[in-house]
Amino acid sequence: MTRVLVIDDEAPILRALKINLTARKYEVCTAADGASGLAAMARERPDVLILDLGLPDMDGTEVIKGVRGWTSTPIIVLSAWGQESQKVAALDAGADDYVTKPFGMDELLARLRAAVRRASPAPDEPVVTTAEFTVDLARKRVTRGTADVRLTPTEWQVLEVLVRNADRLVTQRRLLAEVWGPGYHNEANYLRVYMANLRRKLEPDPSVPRYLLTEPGMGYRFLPG
Amino acid sequence: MTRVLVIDDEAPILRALKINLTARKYEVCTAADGASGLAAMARERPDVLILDLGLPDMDGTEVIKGVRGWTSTPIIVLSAWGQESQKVAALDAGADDYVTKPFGMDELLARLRAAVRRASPAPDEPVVTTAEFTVDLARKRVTRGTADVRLTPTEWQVLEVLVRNADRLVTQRRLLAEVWGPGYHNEANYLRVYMANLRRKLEPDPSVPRYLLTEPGMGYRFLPG
DNA sequence: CCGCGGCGTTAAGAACCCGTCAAGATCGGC
DNA sequence: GCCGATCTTGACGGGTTCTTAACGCCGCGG
Repeated sequence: MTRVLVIDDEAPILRALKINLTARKYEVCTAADGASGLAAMARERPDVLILDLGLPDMDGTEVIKGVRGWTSTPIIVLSAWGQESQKVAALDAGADDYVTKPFGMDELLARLRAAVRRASPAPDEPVVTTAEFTVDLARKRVTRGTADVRLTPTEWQVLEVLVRNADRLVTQRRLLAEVWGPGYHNEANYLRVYMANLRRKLEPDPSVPRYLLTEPGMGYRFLPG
Repeated sequence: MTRVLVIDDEAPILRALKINLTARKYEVCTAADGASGLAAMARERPDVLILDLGLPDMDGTEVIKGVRGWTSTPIIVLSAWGQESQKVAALDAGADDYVTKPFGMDELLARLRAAVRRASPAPDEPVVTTAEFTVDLARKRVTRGTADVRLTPTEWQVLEVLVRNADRLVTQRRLLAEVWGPGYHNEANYLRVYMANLRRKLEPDPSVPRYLLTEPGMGYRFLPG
């Protein structure tokens, strides 16, 4: 089920969106200003963000930049009929689409579908194999030899980020942001624990990692083959 | 350079777009109807498609479906003020964005940038090679001959600044500011230590630098090739 | 000939990072 | 409401990295 976060300070619009989206089988959560919106973004991890630019506490482009600082989740901007320059600024700040009020609900839903469609499908190579184990991104399964390996949700998230960036170095900052959310930049502790768990479950010799490497001071790297 | 294909049957709009896009350093090609548009799409392989729905020979959604059959190139649809249902149909057929005429050129350009940005999530970072070693900025990796070279975080940061400014002189002031932060302008000591480390790890003869050169009194310079 | 400033080299202690373990705290299913 | 699984948090030892200072070399100008 697709999860949508709506940030808007006008109660009627908020309510209308919530009703319509829920009826269309979206999971909706809401926030009424920029600050709590950014917090909700980190907490809820929606698949799409619908953002009204006319917020009481922050400039809309600031919210966009705040979100774009750590995730590429699609952003659809709503705004009152108005300045062309605002559109340009929002889009260049990293928004994906821009809808002018008043808007038709059908149009918004169509743009929402388009945004989700663009964001989700990356069925390039859902299966990554090493000599020791196999990771199936689509099925969220890890196989080692003949048997399945049981991973906890957090273990899986960490592994997924590393595998999707195979061969590249992933900084601790980025790992923490993608798995736990921004604001956990200092909890490098978590990474040590979960890397240890993953190595125990996946490495032939956990004390001498061959696939899940540490780059001291920088981050971690998954090495296939 | 980004390549754009515009499919539109109204000569004035076609001309206006061509002039504006060319001025913005896009490479533009055009087609005046659906059939030749699809042909141009296959022949020219543009990075973005701008498609007017009011074509004489085909329904717009048919063109979209024709394109979507074999490529996920971003599609921005133009259309006369009109039916909401047309928007929905176009977006659901696979269009990425929808702009209603009359539109502001600035807005269209911003939406164009947004579409291109989304489509190319891999801003390829260069790989710099010398006869002795290879620096891969994206993977944060240095290879010498067949083996990887292990760099500490600070060593990597210094090398990265130099490589990103290959062939150019980088002042000590700037190196210190970018790696250690401003306020370290006087700690030229650090540079000597880390340049020595890098040379020991990368140069064939560390005492006679060939790639990491000192410009006495000024700074350092990385010389590829 | 000598002093001086910039540079390269080296070494040692301090600071930091990582892997490991284990004890709460929390969550979710029954 | 109970119980197991999972997540958070703190502490420790061993290793690495950073910082800092001292020393020697070289070219230059006095």
